[in-house]
Amino acid sequence: MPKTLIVLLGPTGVGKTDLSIKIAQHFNTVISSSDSRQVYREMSIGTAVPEKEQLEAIKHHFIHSHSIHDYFSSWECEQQTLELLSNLYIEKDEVLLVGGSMMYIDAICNGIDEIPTIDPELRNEVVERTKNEGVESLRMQLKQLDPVFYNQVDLKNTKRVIHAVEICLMTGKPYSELRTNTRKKRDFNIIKVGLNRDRAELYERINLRVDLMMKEGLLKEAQALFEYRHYNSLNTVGYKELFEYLAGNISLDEAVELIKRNSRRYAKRQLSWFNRDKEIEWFHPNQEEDVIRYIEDKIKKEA
RNA sequence: GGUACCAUAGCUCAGUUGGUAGAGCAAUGGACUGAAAAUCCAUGUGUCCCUGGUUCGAUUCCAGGUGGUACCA
Repeated sequence: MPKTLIVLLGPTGVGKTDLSIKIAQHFNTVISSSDSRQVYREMSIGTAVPEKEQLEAIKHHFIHSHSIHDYFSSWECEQQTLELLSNLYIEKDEVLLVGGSMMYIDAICNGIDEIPTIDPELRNEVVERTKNEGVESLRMQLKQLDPVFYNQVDLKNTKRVIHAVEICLMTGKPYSELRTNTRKKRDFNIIKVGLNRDRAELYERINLRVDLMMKEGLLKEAQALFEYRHYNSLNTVGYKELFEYLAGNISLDEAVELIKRNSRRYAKRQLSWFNRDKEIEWFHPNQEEDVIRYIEDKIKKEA
């Protein structure tokens, strides 16, 4: 029996969680999350983790499974999810992947190249040097270390330039040599279901959800994490804006408005990424039966 | 009811000594291979409230209307 990974994706706030429970129940299976922030157990309200009842109804993996103090990235996500899947497929024919983190989904479905994890000290050094000597100096270094990638990279995107330099220094090889851009073949079938709704409606939902998060105590949650605000995992919509408020830089009202705006922009970026993927079949979140029928047909065809 | 002021982008407003307009915010499109809820790039949005008048030409000046705000009754 061929194994199937059902991927349920879509922009933040579209309604993935509610539908995912129904799909998981229908296929009598479990959920593996591909959400880069819900993995952290220190964050709940601001990342819109599934409700307690939902977590009890269906077994979820990669929700609150890691700490903000751990290192977690697309690579870990790929490795750990694949390992989990190989275990789950002993018993199950279908597993449901749910989340909106574009690169995590991509890593699980297509894989990413093997590149060593950057030593934190090296990263710190490169970041500091960029601050002191300027981005141009870093660009020149990249040109020298890896002229091929220098010509490909968006030179204005400092983060990418830094990363490329780090990898060159770390491996002693040009970054471009490690970038094979090949799609890894998976031993399971993948069915991608995208959820979307009218833009105005999506934004309205996002705005309302932020107000709800504030009522549920997001500020308190952010307060507790304030001392770790420099962590990458806390460079997160819903938290970074409240850190600005807590630091006294903006008012609470401004922070809430910014959370709404940044969530909207995030949703837009997600759609921009997903729209490129022609394998995705799109549905409105209330088309529960259509989604299930589509998945079942697809499973039959590929069997 | 009277008087004054205002009416320009989704919002807040600027501006045109008369030649059909621009800022901020919001928004829109895109890129993306171990920091990705990150990071980066690009782009404007218009019956200038309506109807007349003056004028070669009115969003701009004039009159009337409509709506809003303030004050007086």
